[in-house]
Amino acid sequence: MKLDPNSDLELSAQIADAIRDAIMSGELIVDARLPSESDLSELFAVSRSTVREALKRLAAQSLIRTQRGATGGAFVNRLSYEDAYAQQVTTATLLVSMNAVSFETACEARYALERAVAPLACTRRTPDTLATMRTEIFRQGQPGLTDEAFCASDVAFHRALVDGAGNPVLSYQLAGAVEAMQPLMNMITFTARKREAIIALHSAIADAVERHDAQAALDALSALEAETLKLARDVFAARAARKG
Amino acid sequence: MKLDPNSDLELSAQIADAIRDAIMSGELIVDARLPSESDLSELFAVSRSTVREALKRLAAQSLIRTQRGATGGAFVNRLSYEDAYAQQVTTATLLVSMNAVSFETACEARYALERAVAPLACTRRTPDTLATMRTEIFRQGQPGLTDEAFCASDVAFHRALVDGAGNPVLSYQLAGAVEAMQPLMNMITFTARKREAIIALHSAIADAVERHDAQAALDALSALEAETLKLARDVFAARAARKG
DNA sequence: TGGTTTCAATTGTCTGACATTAGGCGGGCG
DNA sequence: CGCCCGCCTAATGTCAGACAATTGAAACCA
Repeated sequence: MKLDPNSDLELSAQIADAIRDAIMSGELIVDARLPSESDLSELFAVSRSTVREALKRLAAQSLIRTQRGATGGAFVNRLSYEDAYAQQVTTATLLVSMNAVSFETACEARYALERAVAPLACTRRTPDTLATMRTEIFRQGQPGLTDEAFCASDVAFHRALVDGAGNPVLSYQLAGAVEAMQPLMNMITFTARKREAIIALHSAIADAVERHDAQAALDALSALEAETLKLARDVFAARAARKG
Repeated sequence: MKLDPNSDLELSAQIADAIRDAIMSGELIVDARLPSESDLSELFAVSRSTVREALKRLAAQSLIRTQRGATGGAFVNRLSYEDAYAQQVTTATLLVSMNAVSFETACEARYALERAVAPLACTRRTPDTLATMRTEIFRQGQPGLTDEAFCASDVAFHRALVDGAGNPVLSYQLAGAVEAMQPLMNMITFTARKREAIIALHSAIADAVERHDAQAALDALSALEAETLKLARDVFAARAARKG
């Protein structure tokens, strides 16, 4: 692991890259202990501060964890689904909010992905999956629920559907798509009538999943996508009218 | 923005979280300049090193960029698709390699997601999409191609399909699924006969996309998934036999 | 006016110190 | 003998101060 003196990257970035490469290539395996900060600073011929900045970069990506004390140090972290999930949500949310992604584009992506997992969920759903879906549907029907709580329950419902597919890689991938939509959805006001329509479609999805009916699930999802789009367009149109 | 003195998190992590929250809540908008490191160290009542470690954490997630010089500083970065794409690939690759995700699981996820975008690609594909697909198919048929180059071309082919859907959010989401498979695919030896079968299916996909035939594209993708799975199983079985 | 120099602000890096933590070791004591 | 307590040590966490490098802007001069 050597540094390129011609690179215009900061030293801490170069060191982080070098260690990241070592991890991704398998040279450093999970739970392996990195040399101490002092050793690394000698190894790369830089100061300890620079090494520390490099390690913080890696820690921010959950690639390493650090532990204090005599037997402590920096260890290669096993990237958990939870960690990946959290990063995915952060990244997707910012990507959508900072790049003026249209509601249509985000919505299309989300439902396309959900339709991808629906058939699997219909095959593999557990009683637990169904119970969660039913619970969230019930919650969505409670009177006095705020729009934000309604959206949160909506996300929970869809997460249950995704997790029902029983494929952790898919769950991780879909996390971003589903959760990144939440800020956009939160801009919408859900009247009682609109909620009813959504709840009916949620029920249709739950029913389809329960009886292993993939086609019905796909149809209900497509209907929900159309409903969501219509809803958003109405809200945005009304807002534009009020402004103009 | 205040720190919680009761938290057991490191100060640099707390500061990074505080700034990240400010960015995600919209309090700090794109291209906004953060206070200088000295100002931040006063603001949070910590040393400059600690502030720097916090900023490096954010830089590692592409949330900020820094610039030296008189008018320099740390600026909120617009998260580009490229940045998000790169992070996504890193995370997905590590997730798969570190968690002993089976070939079956990864394969299932990848093809489920690809089937989600295929109908959109059939609708929106451009001449460019088709040209890239055909080019990669041609490349895959070249004699003397190494297994690695064959895999790389395979990835390029599938990326073209995904990008053909014309939805950048979907492209970003699928990046991880497609690219994370590459290390797994690289473990496979592709004989001439196996390559022929794959190339034929790629051609079937390209043809279907060209004539806007979503169903044919879905069928070809499913066939490709089955072929890939069979291929992997044969290789792993052969390896197990050689060992045992 | 236009080019050049100087300046000042800011990040990047280094050094050395001390604080904090936590496991290991050994000794004292029941 | 076994358990508990305190010391030691190695490591990370934090701090303070210094200097180097960079870069835009202001001041200056021809």
